[in-house]
Amino acid sequence: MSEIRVRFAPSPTGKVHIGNIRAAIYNWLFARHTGGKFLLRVEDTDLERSTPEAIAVLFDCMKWLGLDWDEEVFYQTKNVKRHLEVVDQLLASGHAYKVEKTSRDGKTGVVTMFRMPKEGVIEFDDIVKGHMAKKAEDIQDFAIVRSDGSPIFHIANVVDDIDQRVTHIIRGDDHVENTFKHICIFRALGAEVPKYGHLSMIVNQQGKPYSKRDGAAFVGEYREQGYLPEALFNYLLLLGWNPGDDREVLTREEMVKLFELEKVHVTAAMFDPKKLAWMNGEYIKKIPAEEFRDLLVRSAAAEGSSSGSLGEYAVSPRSDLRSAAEHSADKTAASEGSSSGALGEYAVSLRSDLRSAAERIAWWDYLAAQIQVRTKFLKDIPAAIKCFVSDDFPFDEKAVEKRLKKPGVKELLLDLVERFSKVEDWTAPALEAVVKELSQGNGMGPWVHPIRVAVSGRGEGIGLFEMLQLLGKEKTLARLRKAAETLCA
RNA sequence: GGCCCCUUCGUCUAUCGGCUAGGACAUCUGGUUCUCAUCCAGGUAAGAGGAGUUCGACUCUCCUAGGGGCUGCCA
Repeated sequence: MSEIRVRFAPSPTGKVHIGNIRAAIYNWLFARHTGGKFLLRVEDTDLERSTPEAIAVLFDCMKWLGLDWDEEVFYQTKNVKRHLEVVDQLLASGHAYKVEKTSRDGKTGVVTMFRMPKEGVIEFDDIVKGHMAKKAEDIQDFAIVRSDGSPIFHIANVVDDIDQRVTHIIRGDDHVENTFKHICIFRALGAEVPKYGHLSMIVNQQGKPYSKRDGAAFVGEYREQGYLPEALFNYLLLLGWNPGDDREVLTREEMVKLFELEKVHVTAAMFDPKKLAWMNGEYIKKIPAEEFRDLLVRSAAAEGSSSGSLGEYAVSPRSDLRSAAEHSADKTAASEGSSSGALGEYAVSLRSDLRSAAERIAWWDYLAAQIQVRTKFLKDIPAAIKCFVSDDFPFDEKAVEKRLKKPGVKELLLDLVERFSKVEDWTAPALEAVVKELSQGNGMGPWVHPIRVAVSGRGEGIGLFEMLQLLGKEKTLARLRKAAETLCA
């Protein structure tokens, strides 16, 4: 029994489509589940588009999602000589012939055609779609070498699969028709025909293949928008497969253990950004507390620097995870490394009164705990923590209009400054007690909303009293005063 | 046009002839609450249509309709 070998064979274009990466995910899972090999073949024959940069983007996306491959990367361009040798073989055996043709754009030249059998039925058992059959007469001869002498996809693909000893070809649905042709090439060459599994497409609301016109269609975009690779991976996996019970959020180990190609669905699946967003929130909640805290610290540091910060930490600290197993190893390494230099010793720019490292870390932990449950996307973090790390935070105009530009608010804020300045024990419960007393059980809204906007610039965010505690007495009083004087009507 | 494939709530899906058709997302209602979230409780919502096989069909067969793919010197 020979080992299972599958491959992911994208042509690098500079962007990796989600449908394409889902094929990679299924291949990877199939290999890991069966203990086989997952190979990467770069079909870089389009010299115009297959630049080193485009290839780097491909590797990047795969690394980001933890799709590690076995053996060396196979570059299709390096195998052109072999492709042509095989074509000669086919020519000699009568399975191919040369003919003068005129292409669509009017160029005339001699191309090499593969000669299809003229009778019989070509059939195969697709692992996901079941038995497939097609009459040979329904398929026309097709070109395998261009008039400029370069091999065409069909022959290159088959020869590479033979050379890489691929046993299972798991690829997109759009290749089913090609499969009938490719099987004929394998046979003409006397090679063993691999097993096939064709994956349905990811479609938009109209049922058409999901494209960039329908939203974010490329892996890089999800990365930039602050999605966690685990969430994208998990969501894409669920789009056409499920473990057979009600579990949806799965660990990488569970996926590897439970994945079965036979259970992958035949029908096209509609991409639902809302469910992906939900899943991302689930994964964000699952980030270990210290890790999330360090994410905030890093984000704050990036905000401080002049460079565009988002891209920097959108590459989340977990981005270099390769497999679930390595993940935990990476995590400890990351937190050990990060607690020193990179995180600026957890400085809290607004709270110079926090002297010890322990105090500062506790401050960040408290903030992180409040932020974490409210975060759906990593990219929302900078705005959420801005008012805690800088005095230069933006004021939301609508919130200011609604909460501060009302008669009486100025007096209300100044009165609060009075009262808060008497508070010795600057903690959330103590502060809440002050406002509770003012409201006399009639709801704290009239006080809470103006305070929130005054100290944070926004109408939403973490609990108000927790917010004040984090800001500290000095900052809170200063901001309330400033808002009363400059922003109120 | 020809060939191939598909069809359960709005969406992703469970069901391998017994179904009061289950779950998740979304949505709605209520609770918690200082906002936004989280969390908790509950609701609305599905088997494309038609024949057949069967005691019984969402599950099997056929037809129709609808959808998708392919039909290149693209991959």
